[in-house]
Amino acid sequence: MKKRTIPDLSKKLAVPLNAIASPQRIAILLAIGTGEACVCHLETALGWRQAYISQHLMALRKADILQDRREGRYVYYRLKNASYLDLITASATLNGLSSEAVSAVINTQIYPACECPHCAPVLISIEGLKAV
Amino acid sequence: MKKRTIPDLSKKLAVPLNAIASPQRIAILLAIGTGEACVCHLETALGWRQAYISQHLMALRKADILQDRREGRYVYYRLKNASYLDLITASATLNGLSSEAVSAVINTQIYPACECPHCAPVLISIEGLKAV
DNA sequence: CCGACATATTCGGATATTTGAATATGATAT
DNA sequence: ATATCATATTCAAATATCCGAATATGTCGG
Repeated sequence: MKKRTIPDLSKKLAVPLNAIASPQRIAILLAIGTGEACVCHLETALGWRQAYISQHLMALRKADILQDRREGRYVYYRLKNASYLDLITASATLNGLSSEAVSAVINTQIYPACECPHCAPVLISIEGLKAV
Repeated sequence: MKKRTIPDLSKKLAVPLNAIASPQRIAILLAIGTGEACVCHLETALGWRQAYISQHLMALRKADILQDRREGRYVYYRLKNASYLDLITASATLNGLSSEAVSAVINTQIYPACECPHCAPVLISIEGLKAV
């Protein structure tokens, strides 16, 4: 095994932690959860401006935490490794919060106000039925 | 259970992560490990100036991650919760490093060059024997 | 090609963090 | 009381991060 000094190793270890350790980026990771989310879904879920969200998504992409997949006009984001959510849950526990408090928000939810392809398909098919 | 928005919860979750997410503070936590370390030990272990280490120790104390215990002239630091090390190990795994790479440095070691009460007592007793 | 929509990027000022230098505090021995 | 050693704190300059505004890119329908 390669010999490493503590400061040397720590520099590497800090990279993913640093990318995650911001309220905004944790919020994004939770909103994506174990599923997938497009930017417009995150806009609804978090209530932030699009450009602002994109900036943080860019940071998470650069840190190799998120992967993106384009589908038509939409870009869907997904965690490269679901264990990032465990890291966040562990942080919750260390903060005196229950892991349930995290899992309660962790999954991608459907927002009535959101018209993204994940939230809105039901409404669209009702429109389709009316047309028949 | 209290209802929480994701941004709201995330703000809390970021606090401990933020306190840890720096190469210097990770290094300190690893050097302390599951045991105890005085500042002079950390000076040897990490090769940094005393005042610099103290500054980071102060940050970790304020974040409620470390506790200190004075014994004469020495102040010994200890993790309030060993799970912080698990968090660091988890980050290593997510970074493609083996958890062994972390555990290899995680325990408080004895440094021949260190004269702190934890590293030097053996040398002192040899000196004592010579005197007899 | 054009317009509309989803998303990305760039830029810059405000704000926060980092880190070296100087200095302060607290404990022990003489 | 003073010197010395271990540690803590303060300050300020350099540097990095945050975040709003403006703008660019990429995709689709017409």
